[in-house]
Parts: sequence; structure tokens; C-alpha cells
Amino acid sequence: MNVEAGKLEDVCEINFTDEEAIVLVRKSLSDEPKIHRIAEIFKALSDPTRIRVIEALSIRELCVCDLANLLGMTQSAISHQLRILRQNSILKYRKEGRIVYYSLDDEHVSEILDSVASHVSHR
Amino acid sequence: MNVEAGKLEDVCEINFTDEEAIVLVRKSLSDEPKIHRIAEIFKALSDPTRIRVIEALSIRELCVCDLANLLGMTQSAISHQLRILRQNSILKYRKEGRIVYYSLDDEHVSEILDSVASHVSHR
DNA sequence: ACTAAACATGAACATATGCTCATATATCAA
DNA sequence: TTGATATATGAGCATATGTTCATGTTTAGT
Repeated sequence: MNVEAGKLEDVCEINFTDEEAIVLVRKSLSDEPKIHRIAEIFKALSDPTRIRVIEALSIRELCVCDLANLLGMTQSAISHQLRILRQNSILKYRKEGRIVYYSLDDEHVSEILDSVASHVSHR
Repeated sequence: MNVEAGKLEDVCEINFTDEEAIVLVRKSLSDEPKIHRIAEIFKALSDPTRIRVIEALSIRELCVCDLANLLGMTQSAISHQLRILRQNSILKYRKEGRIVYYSLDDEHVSEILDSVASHVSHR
């Protein structure tokens, strides 16, 4: 089919909603880069291991070793996941000698997680 | 390596943070089913197409046909994505003859999206 | 009853994801 | 300097994801 997004051709034969309204909705959509950035953030939060990491770090900062210990995973696995969270500005870190301490970069993230957690709860 | 999650063995040779604190953090983590459910919700929100759908439906309800038209995608592709959002209680729908109108199941979702959108913006 | 329209869904395929394993880098201790 | 520790990262592999294509289901119109 491959309809271009900008043209508003008929996909179905009959247009049930008025075209004006659809044009309005289209204008309200975020631009592509922003849409992708938003999806990326959600993707960074879409893994159980990474949720556990965030929950843990919302209590206190922890080093990689402690996180691996706490979650019963290898240092390598945790380190890979930390990189994803770091790259999405969800975590920050500080080095103290050989030890790297991770913590939440922003309380905002904690709020978003709580928000989804409560969404999950009352259903 | 394969350390068990419940045991708190040493992953690194030295335990830098006190064990008491780690035990406390562990207790504060959500249970496994809830963690997975939370990750699932985030996963449902982790695709650009689905973000566009949600943004559109946050303005007004739309039928599958309109959504396909609006986003320049095939009816099949949209339908598959709608199923994922439906199954995660993010969308609801009502039938009117052959037409199926989709809308947000909960304004909560819209708030979460806005929250992440603003998180993305000021960086 | 028959045809067509609106939507749903299973199979297939290309790509992405998360872990393991091996190894690299950086820092501390002796 | 040498060896050990804490962390990071690339390659590889099994599994998951998003789209297309073909087809099924339901409803409207004639």
C-alpha cells in the first residue's frame, strides 16, 4: 500500500471522520525526532533487569558490584544494562578509585516509574 | 557465574557497601510479577508507531482506517500495533457497525507520555 | 444471498535485544 | 613493575519485535 504520511489519501473508501479533524490531529503530533526520542526512553525502561536497577538506585547509589550481587546477575550483564540507562540520561555515575557508583540522573524518572507502577497496581 | 539472587554472596571480593544496606534495598524491590508487568507497559510504549497512535488518540478517538491514513501505514500494521496497546489496557475501543473507534483507556497514559516528552525536551 | 468494506490475525522475514564469554582498560597494593 | 580487582565492551547466539502478505471474520448495502 505505502501511503505517504503527508497526503491524507483515502485508505478506506469512505472517509468517516471529517478531513479537517484529521488534519488537526496530524498537526498536534510531535515531530519525528522527538517521537523517536520518546520511544527510545520507553525502550530503555522496557526491560525487567533495568527496572530492578532503577528501583534499587531510587533507594541509594550502588556500585556495579553491589548491583550484580543484589540482582544475582553477572557483572558483565549488569554493566551492559547500565550503559543503556546511562546513554539515555537515566543514570549518572561517579568514580571513586576503581569503584563506579551509579545513581538516578533525575528524580523525574523515579516519578515516571512510580506512575506506571500505580497504573499496573489498580487493575 | 550464576549467583543466586537471594543469597547475597560476594560477587566482588570486597564488599564496599555494608550488607545491611543491600538487604534493605533488596526488600524495597517490587516482586517479580510486578516488575515484569511494569516492564511490559514500558515495552508497549517503546515503539514510535505506537507513540504516534497514542498522541493522535489523546486528541480524539479515531477508527483504524483514520489511524492508518493519518500515519501513512497499512491497515494491517496499525491493527497489529493496536492489539498490543489494547492488550496492555492502554487503549479501549467501541464498535459502530463495521467501524471500530479506538481511544485512550485512561488519561493516566497521556500524562505518563507527557511526562517523558518533557523529560526529552529539556535536555 | 451476494459482494464489498473495515478490521483482525497467522506466517514469514529482516532486524533488534539481552545474555554469555573472552578480553580490554583503569586503578590499587605490594 | 607486577599482579589483582572493578568495570567496560566487542563478538556471538538465542529469542523477541515490527512489518508485509495472505486470508479470515463481521457487518452493510443491494
